[in-house]
Amino acid sequence: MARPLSEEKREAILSAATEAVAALGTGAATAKIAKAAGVAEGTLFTYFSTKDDLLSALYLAIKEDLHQSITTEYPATGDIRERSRHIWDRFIDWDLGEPAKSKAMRQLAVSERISETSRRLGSAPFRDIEALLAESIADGPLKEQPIAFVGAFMQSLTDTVAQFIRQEPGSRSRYKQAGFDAFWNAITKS
Amino acid sequence: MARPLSEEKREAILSAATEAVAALGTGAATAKIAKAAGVAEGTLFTYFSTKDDLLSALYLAIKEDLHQSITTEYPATGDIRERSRHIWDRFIDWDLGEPAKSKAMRQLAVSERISETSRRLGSAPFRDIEALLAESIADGPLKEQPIAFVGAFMQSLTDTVAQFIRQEPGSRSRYKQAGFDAFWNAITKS
Amino acid sequence: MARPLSEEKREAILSAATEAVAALGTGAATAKIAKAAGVAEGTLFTYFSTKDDLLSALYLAIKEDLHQSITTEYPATGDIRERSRHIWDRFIDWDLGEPAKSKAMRQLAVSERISETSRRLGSAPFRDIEALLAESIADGPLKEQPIAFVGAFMQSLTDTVAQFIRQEPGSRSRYKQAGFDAFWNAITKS
Amino acid sequence: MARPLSEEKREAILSAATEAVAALGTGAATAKIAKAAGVAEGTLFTYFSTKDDLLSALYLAIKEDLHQSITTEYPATGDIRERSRHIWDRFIDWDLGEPAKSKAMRQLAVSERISETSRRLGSAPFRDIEALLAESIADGPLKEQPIAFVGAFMQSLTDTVAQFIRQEPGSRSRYKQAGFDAFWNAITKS
DNA sequence: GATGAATGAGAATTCATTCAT
DNA sequence: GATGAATGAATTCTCATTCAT
Repeated sequence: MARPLSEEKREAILSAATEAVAALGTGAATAKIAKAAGVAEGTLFTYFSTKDDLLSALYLAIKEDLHQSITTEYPATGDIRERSRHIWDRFIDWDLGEPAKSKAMRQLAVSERISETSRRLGSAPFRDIEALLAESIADGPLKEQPIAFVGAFMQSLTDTVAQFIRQEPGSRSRYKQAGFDAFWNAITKS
Repeated sequence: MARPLSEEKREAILSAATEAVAALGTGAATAKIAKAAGVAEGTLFTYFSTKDDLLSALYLAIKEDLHQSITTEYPATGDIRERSRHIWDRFIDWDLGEPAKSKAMRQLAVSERISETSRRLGSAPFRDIEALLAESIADGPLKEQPIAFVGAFMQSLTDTVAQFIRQEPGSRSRYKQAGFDAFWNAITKS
Repeated sequence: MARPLSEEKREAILSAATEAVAALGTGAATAKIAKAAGVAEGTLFTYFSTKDDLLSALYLAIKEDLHQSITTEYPATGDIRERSRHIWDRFIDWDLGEPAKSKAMRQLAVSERISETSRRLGSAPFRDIEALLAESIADGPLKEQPIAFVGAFMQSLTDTVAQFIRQEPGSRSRYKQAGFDAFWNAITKS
Repeated sequence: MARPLSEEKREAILSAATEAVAALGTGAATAKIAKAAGVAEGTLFTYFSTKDDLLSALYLAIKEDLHQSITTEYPATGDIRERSRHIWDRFIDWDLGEPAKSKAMRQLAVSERISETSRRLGSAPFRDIEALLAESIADGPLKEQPIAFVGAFMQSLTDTVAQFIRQEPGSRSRYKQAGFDAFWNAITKS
């Protein structure tokens, strides 16, 4: 191979795609993405053979980024509640700190262009978080449900919290705290 | 008047749009929608002057349908928990009973093509449900939060529950029950 | 016949068409014209069976209006130069006084949609003006040419004069005078 | 560069547009123009980003062609009258020799789609011809008028002459001669 | 590998005309 | 006769993808 694919370009494309999808939905033109990434229209297709490919790769990349962001600096010590709260905060902080990524993710999550396979791949890393939650629900109303259900509960709630904070940034810690208390009640109270 | 606009046609278009948007996202072609509705391509535009107009009208129509479906046969008697449970069930039943509508709504909810005005109009009818929830949170962790926040919590959770039921239809009542217990804990436990 | 065609409506349509063609060219939509005329879209077609029909009728109506405007108050007395100057001024005054009509006429004059027949019909009334000019050219360089040629000379020059006056309204009389002197030289000097 | 824009294609498009606009007016379909030019419908838009762009470019190209055709082989020697006659003849010969271009120009000249900027750009090259005319009018009735006015006089008259020659081709030199004599009278006689 | 011109199948909309009311 | 909804062909422009350079 004369010249290997450049990791830098691949990332520039994914980054441009994030912004474009966040702003325009999955209908964003590949030409626009390529231009924003500083590569030629055709180059995009040597990195991602179709647009669906690009969208799937973007989906996975964002999911990974979210997961990484959540598990980084994960407190090994502390009781379950504290560790859960850490995760809870991280979800919300990522959403607020990465508005383009979270907006793009919301678009991709409902897109018909992401294959079931990609969806499964994308949620795989989150098993560890579910493992944490599994400990907490032992006495709660969700104890008989799959842990993925509990994970989904958490995600949908952090999404909602982030949405309200975005509209009312001054109440960030109040929403985070109240939301977490409610969530913790939800899964632990009997 | 030569021929009045036909309410029937308008509804056929909205109905065809529901299916199309559910299946293909907001990128669904107006020509396809018109054809499915049994009208000429041009006719669609005598009922909705632009595609964005159609999508906004669709958004409102689905929101209204959901609201109506939820509040119909609302039990005047019964304690708050029972009445809340009624609403909870209705949300989920509508989602499962109207898969095209709920899928289309998920697309429209993240679309850049629905104006802020339409969004406000669409959520207005749900104030009555929030009023109900307001009573329940008096002693819970969300008591200091806007009731809209509680309403959003409920909606995101019923969404999640419906999603799991769709994958595992046999466990419908189990998911509904467990989900509601969790939700009720969330907002009422101190 | 139950109800005869209304002359009033016919004229409202022609008037609306004048404005529309002046502003948008012959591509102006019949629906827009009908609306501006205060009649229904379909009504336009009971007065003019096709759009081309309407445009031809408009062409003739404007030509007639111009002709009438020019020959009204025509001075029976006075020498040829004075009478020619009268015509000259009238051409220019009409152009400036009826900007929509003159603009529409310029569009129609180059349109492929006006039949040769209509063109002939439209220029027929101007034979009387040519008759006047015929007297003046006896000693000039155009004496061997068809009088229609001289008439065309005059029209193209008054058009040009009006155009410059429109850009520089303060110099109206200067342009009219200088233009006429040049025109008179053109056809009379040997 | 992958493949440079082809000057050949650009010109094929402009040439096809000339024919189409001459025959059908500015309403000529871009698809038809592209086909006649031997390129794909989309290709037209890589050369001219909108139809208005194409029409403006066409306007400028034709104006330039006319100017070039007029000034080529311009006689450096000879008195003013002879040199003016050269220009006069060239105007008419171009009009007759390039029927599509001149017809298209007549359409574009009255089109609402050509910006004021393009019009200014298009007439700029003709300043040199006006300079020539400036010398001739010193003793004539137009001596106090802007030279652009004299230039416009000349153009409107050559237009008219060409129109008559087109209907009566056998009298070409007669019309040219008589027309020029009249024009020369117009601007030089006192 | 990188580039961007070329492609043609759609896409949303417009519009002259028809015809049921 | 008047109305305006209905029609579908035609229009301009977009876009994912290919491929010559």
